[in-house]
Amino acid sequence: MRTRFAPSPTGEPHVGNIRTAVFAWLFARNNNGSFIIRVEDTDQARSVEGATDSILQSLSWLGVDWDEGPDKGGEYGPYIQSERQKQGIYSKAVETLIDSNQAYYCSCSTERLDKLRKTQIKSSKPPGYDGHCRTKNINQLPAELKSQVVRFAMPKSGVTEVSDTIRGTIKFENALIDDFVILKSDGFPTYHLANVVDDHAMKISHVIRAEEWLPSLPRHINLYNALGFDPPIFAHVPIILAPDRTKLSKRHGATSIKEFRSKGYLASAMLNFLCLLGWSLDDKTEIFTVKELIEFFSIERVSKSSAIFDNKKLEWMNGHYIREFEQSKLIGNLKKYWTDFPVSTFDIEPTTSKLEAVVPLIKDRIKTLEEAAPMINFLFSETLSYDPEMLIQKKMDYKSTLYALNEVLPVINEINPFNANNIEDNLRLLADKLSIKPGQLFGTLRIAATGQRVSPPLFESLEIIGKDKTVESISLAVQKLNSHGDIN
RNA sequence: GCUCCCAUCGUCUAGUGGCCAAGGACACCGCCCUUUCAAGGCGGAGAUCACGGGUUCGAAUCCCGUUGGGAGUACCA
Repeated sequence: MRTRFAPSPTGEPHVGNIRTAVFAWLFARNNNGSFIIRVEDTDQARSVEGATDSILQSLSWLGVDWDEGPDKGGEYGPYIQSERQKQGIYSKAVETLIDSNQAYYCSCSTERLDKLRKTQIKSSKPPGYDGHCRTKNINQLPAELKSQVVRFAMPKSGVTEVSDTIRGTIKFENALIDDFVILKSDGFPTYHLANVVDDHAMKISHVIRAEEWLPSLPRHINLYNALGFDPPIFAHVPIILAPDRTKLSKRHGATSIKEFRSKGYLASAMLNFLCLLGWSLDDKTEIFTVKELIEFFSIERVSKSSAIFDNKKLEWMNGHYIREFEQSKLIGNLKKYWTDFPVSTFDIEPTTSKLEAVVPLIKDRIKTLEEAAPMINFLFSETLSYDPEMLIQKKMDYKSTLYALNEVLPVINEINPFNANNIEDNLRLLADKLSIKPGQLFGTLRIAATGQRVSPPLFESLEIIGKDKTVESISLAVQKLNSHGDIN
């Protein structure tokens, strides 16, 4: 059992493509088969430098591994079509087809083709090549017009019947399919030819690809037949839609794996979420480890209909994974994330010991790795910047706030040991003494110590900040408030 | 236009003729917990299973049609 992922290196891999790759990979792993990566770069103009690396990186990041591919070779290499083209793999197939009258040279100009298409559309006929060169003897053509492109001679009648693992039997009327190009004038094969030749050469047993290929399936089947190959088993998985119900694309915001990674999504959550888009095990399970995905995945349980990419659910799932993470693993992930995507506001290196103290306070509060830094900025930034006005809580004023702050200072100084419990006890006592609500006092202190309205739990945070630094920032708050008061 | 695919709460889905006056999850709303924000707990609202015909004792599940959506229609993949 051998499956493949055949991306074309045209840019950052898109979640839809990756999801298809993941399905093919899971299917192979579930069946103890091989997963192969083949780069389809037969469109010279659209090939982008470095795109193959991005695709491979995104896959590895997710935990997808492959047995044969452009970077590691294999028995059926090379795994890049432009290299296979140089070896004459495709032209050999073309020759076979021409020799058996199942393909022919076509010298029609783009102008003629355009004109043809226009008149067909105008007379509401399906656009397609009219077979103009099909019956021409190539030797009668002027030399300079020879060998422009090669077209496949589709059977003119009959029905091509194929069975798709997900969709069942599908029938196509041959007469409705035109003689498509298999070899371009630059000598490169088109996708149609290349994928058939290579899937056969690489002994791919199951072709798992996106639904958008379904309409060209009869072309491929006829190509297999013409070449005398046994076609593989096909499974066309549904495509992923954006919230506007059209094919997910760049204009819908983040769509590449790399973008999600930069936004602080976890590989495990991403993989889990992607699998649930179009596949399910039962009526309740939705959190899966990689091992479980491999164990439980089956192509028959892939749904037929396309799914909308729900960012909210991804967020929830990512948060779930963060909450379930082992402490050390979360810290490791955060550090790696900050190395890959540095935090500009950090000017103190987050040490493991500091992180071990603070991570338990934030793990229930973040949905992505990206959200961690702003939340604990007060620990790793030299200066807190906030509007002094924020120190003044509801039903408090400048004077009472200043008074409270000044009263806090000696209390804090007295707390020994300086731990969360002691801090809480003493501060509650103080609030009582000052006849203000605990929440009012805590709110002011929260701003003074963290510079944020929303922060991890106050007392635990103060403990981590330490007595000295706490006193320092409260004094600073007093100063800020004083100068602020002067202005008013 | 033509060809093909698809159709269950807003979203992802369970469901393969009786266990479904349709179950779970996200999102949403309320309550509890509470130093902020989360997390968590409890509860709620939300789907005449796109519509119309059949078949059947019985249909979300099978058949036909309609409508809607999507994809394809290139010397792109």
